[in-house]
Amino acid sequence: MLDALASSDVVGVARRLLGAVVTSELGGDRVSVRLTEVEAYAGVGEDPASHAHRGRTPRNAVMFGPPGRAYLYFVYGMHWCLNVVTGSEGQASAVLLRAGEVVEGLDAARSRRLASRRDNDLARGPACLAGALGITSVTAAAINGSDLGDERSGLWLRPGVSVDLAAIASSPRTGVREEALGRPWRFYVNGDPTVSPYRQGVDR
DNA sequence: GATGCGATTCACT
DNA sequence: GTGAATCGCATCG
Repeated sequence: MLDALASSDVVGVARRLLGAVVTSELGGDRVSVRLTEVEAYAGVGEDPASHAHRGRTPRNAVMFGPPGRAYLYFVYGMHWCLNVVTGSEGQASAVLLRAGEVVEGLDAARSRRLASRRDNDLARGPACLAGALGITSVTAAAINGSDLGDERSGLWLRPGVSVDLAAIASSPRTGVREEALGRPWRFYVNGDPTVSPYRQGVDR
């Protein structure tokens, strides 16, 4: 699994990540999520929608490191998003984990999310996924850059039931504009109830 | 040093 | 369908 992350084909890696399982032991409770929705982001100069597009900064430094690491970032002043670094060191591509199905630790996931949420919504959306896994402003700093192949990190990734290629659908990525429309790099399990609703990017 | 905006979500209309 | 909440980063002066 983690060997596959070293591929320079970030789009192929993204597709293969569907069905993989992310497990967290942050905060003491174990929660696992089977991925149903991801997005691919390429590296420097290749992909205007990527955080790495403008080169290395302190924030995105993890993307430039070795594959298989967790890249966490904070958006909109309140949300965390979890990425898996892919490609060889220096390539700076990554896959954003957008949604999944909670397959272990339902009670812990429920307690971290609004009680009114339905189980299918517990990890539906990138910030929800991170929240269900116990990623907060407290835990994020420790997890950012950690090795997803090592259980001692408290957050790790393992192969799950692979998803049939025929069941994988694609669309443009969420929230990004014109440049990205030619790159339908959002991949999801067609018809799965845990996939987040698609929102198109808007011009401002 | 100041400013604008973003790979979002929830509550409300 | 739309707006509020909220903050770090990149950009510009």
